[in-house]
Amino acid sequence: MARGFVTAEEVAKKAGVSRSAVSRTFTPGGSVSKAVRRKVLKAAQELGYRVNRLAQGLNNDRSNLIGVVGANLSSPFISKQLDLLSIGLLRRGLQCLLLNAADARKDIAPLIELLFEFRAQAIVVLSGEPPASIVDECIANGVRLILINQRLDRTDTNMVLSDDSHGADLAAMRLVAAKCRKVAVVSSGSQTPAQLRRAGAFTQRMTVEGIEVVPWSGGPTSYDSGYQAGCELLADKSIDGAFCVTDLLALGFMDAARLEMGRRVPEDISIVGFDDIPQAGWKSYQLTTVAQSFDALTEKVLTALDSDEPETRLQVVPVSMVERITAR
Amino acid sequence: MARGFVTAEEVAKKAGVSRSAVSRTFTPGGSVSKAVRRKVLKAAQELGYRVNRLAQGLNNDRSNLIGVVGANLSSPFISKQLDLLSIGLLRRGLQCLLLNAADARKDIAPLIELLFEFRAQAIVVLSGEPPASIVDECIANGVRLILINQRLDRTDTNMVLSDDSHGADLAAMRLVAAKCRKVAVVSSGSQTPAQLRRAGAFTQRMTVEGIEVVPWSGGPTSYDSGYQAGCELLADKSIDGAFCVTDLLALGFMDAARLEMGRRVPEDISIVGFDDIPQAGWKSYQLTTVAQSFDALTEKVLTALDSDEPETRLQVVPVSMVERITAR
DNA sequence: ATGAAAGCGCTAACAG
DNA sequence: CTGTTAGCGCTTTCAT
Repeated sequence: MARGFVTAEEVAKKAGVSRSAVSRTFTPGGSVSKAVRRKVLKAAQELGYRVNRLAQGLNNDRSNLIGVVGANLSSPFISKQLDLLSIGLLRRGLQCLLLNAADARKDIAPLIELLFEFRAQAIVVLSGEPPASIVDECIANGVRLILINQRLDRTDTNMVLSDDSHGADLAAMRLVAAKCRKVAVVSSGSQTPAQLRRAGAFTQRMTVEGIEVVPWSGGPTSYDSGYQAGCELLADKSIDGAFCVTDLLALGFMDAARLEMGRRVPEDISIVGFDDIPQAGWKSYQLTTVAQSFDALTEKVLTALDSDEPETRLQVVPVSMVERITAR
Repeated sequence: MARGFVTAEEVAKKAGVSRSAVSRTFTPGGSVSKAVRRKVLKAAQELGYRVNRLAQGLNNDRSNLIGVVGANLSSPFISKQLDLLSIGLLRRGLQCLLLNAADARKDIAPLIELLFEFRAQAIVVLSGEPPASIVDECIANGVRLILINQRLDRTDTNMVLSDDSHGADLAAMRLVAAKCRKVAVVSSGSQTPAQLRRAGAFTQRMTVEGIEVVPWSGGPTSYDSGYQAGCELLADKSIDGAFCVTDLLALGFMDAARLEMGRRVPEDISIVGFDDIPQAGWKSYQLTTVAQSFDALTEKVLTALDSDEPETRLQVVPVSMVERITAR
């Protein structure tokens, strides 16, 4: 072998036992005598033996690999999610095979197919919507698929998502309480389902309340897009409230309002965001926002990994309003 | 088999060819006739066959897996790095096995050992310092080890790091140019080597320039630590400059200065950071900072993956001063 | 408790 | 070009 890893065979020889004795020593619950175990452990130690998980997995058809696909890994929201998820997986003895889709919309299907080839036991999709054919293939191959903040219209997939519409409702009510008359709702140009749900529910509620809403969307989901939205929207002096479907957008919007368009926040305009990313709490912003619970989201994903209850398919995680200072 | 993946054997039977014909069809450069190839492809398609990379790797002793270990994955700096790295790996046909060390200092060794078990071809360490014994084991097993922003005193490992001392020097010179008399240098309590180098080089330079420096360190590398540093340090009215070894610290420090301690930036105090994370460019901050080149860093890591040149072992990536508005 | 032997899914060397 | 054969490193019956 080119690469120099020691095999169980070599350990067996050195320890003067059979190859299966070695295997048993490293298998939890394998029946080996103290004496043999000790010899094996000693030899393994000296040789620097490491079990080959690939071979192990090949044998009992479980790779221990959990595929994670996502895009935009450096955004505060996704990276936080990934952080918690990868820690949680490791804690459960699972490994995280991370595939980064440069473009969420297009690249996701081939990545999932790649994960099949690695025999991932389960696949977690952080962002992007897998096509139906792929979902079918997951089912067919017994690979559990877990979608985050993505609602597909089928009952055979695991989905865990924040309660977007309720969150949007909270945001709406908050702006009503702030006595806004005309509010902007800003989302990015990449209309993800979650963003659509938020904007939709918000608009609907505001309409019921008889408050005029002016929609804006454009660019990627970023600070800059929010900034641009602010610059464009606030040319209209009568807008006195804004719901940004993402904190990142809200932060950009807020800076545009204060620093570019001469508005005071919240005196002249009330701003509410969604997500509660760390930056929303920074002293320069103190954004009032609808918080997703990262911990709860992650927890649900982790449990969805093994639980087989059908009623567990769709998990809606509650959101909550974080009152800071950007809404009157 | 419990899990329902189709094997090459089944495809072969269905296509009426030998099992190796199937293998060859899926091996780039395998010699198969058009006719056979077509039959195989058709059968594979209908059956939903996927090559088993685990078995493939077992055979030719290459897993295609690149281990990536890091901590603090949700910090802007690390997440950006991971984002670029994972994209780059994928583009090169490599997979990214991500292991998140909840605690950078303690957990890193076991994670690398785990990576051995998965026969990772190479290991990239985003944060944390692997113990010498582990490094030795990498060498022994022919696993390439690549350390980011970590300088070990050995010539048999790949290290790619930003030019911290030059960067610190730039920061120092900038504060000299701002005519500062007494400057703070703030770092986190987790004294990483990179932070140590920056603070050290800065202090040394300032000492040469005859400018008083007051060091501060504490807490994790976070916005909050920076904020706390600001609150504590700026009780001293005579401090008129600060070098924060990390942008995150700088942003917190800046907020403390302006919003808590009544200082104007840069009129009363000049602030310089290090890293150039996205938030440093946000309109509310516009932090003057020493930029690491994420792209260059990633590029070097990627090339270190295959290149075998010994002179490529230690790669120092240049940094540059990004002039914004927080230094006079 | 232990060893021998079969097999996981795949590739590669070897004949034909 | 194609099939047969022999492994890759491991786990797991099956005897002993």
